[in-house]
Amino acid sequence: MSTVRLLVLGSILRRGVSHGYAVLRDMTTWRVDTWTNVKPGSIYHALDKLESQGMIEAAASGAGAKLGPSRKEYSVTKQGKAEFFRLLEAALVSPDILQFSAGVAFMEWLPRNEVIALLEQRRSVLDASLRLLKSLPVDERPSEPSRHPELVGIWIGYVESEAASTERILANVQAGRYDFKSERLEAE
Amino acid sequence: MSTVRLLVLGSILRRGVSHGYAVLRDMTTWRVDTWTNVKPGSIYHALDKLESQGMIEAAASGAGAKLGPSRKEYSVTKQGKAEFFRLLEAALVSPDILQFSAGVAFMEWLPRNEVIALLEQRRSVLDASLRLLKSLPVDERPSEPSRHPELVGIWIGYVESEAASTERILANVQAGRYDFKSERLEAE
DNA sequence: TGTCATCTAGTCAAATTTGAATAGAAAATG
DNA sequence: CATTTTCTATTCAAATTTGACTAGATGACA
Repeated sequence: MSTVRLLVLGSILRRGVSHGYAVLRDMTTWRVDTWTNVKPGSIYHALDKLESQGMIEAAASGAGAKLGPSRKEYSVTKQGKAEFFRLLEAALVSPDILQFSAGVAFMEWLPRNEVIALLEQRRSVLDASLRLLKSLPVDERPSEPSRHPELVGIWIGYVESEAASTERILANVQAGRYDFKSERLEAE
Repeated sequence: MSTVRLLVLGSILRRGVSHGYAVLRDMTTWRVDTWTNVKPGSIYHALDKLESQGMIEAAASGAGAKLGPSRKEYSVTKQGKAEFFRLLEAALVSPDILQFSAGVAFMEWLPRNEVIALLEQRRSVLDASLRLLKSLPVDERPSEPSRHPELVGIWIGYVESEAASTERILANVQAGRYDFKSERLEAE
């Protein structure tokens, strides 16, 4: 759920004012559907919930030239922006690839230094998890699934791959790559 | 959901006759909770559903020495066993690491040859997905998340790691490792 | 022998996700 | 210009998951 919330808040933030269908379109054009499953229902549910929590609010309906059925436009409140950053920070530390992906999608909204710190933290979470997995006893002829070498191997492979991705991104961010919001010279 | 169904059916099958709490214990001792989230509610829900679909049935209650509150014992029906194999085959081909893990946990229930064929199929599914990911255009300064090199990189890393796991397991299974049910000389 | 902790077993409301359906407006077609 | 298709936008019931709670036995120990 927190992944959907992050994506929805991020999508609205980028556009300033937005509505459910536009969020849905973003998810499709961003190919988020490759890695997460964001069906219409989830998005509209997230919007309702975020609104009821005061994270977003119905936008001053001035409304830009619409062409179709009527829509509900929202903008992110101060509270919602805080929630966005909370979720973003959590995502960048999460060992879960889905959550992490959503975090990476919006990492440029945070200051570069903070991203570096979060990625280092993720790396150490993954390292700990790797140590645990490698300490697990396995049997060639396992009496239970938990001792199956291939099952443990799958998860070691996954965690190692996540660790490598984290390392790679960390290096690129440290090398000054990417266009972080806080470093951008706004024209105007 | 199909992951939970597969795990529940597999757990009951191994024990012959079983009940919700025992399934829950299996999930814990198998450390399935490391990779899936199988809360009590999901298991009992799956049991109810499986029963209503005729996949499992309340076992002849003769009931082995119980020591605690009363329980509902189930055994897997012929239909349920067919469902188990259907889910198992699907799991071994699935690119999803959670589903696949559940499949590997029970792969010895299938004949070795079939497992080999399924793993080869998974490998080709992953290869196709890798080709697609590698063909995606990326931008150093991406206008949208879908063109973010790191986002694409994360998923390439994941799929490559899954492909490597599949390859490794395939090699070991082909090399004659593991104790497949159909090759077992039953004593008796 | 009472009561406190722990293990066994399961239930339930609330939250969330899924999948399919609904419906208005514009564009295409004959 | 009537009709069908397509695009915009959302709704809703049903399925599933979550998280917290209920409750019966057994054992420990004072």
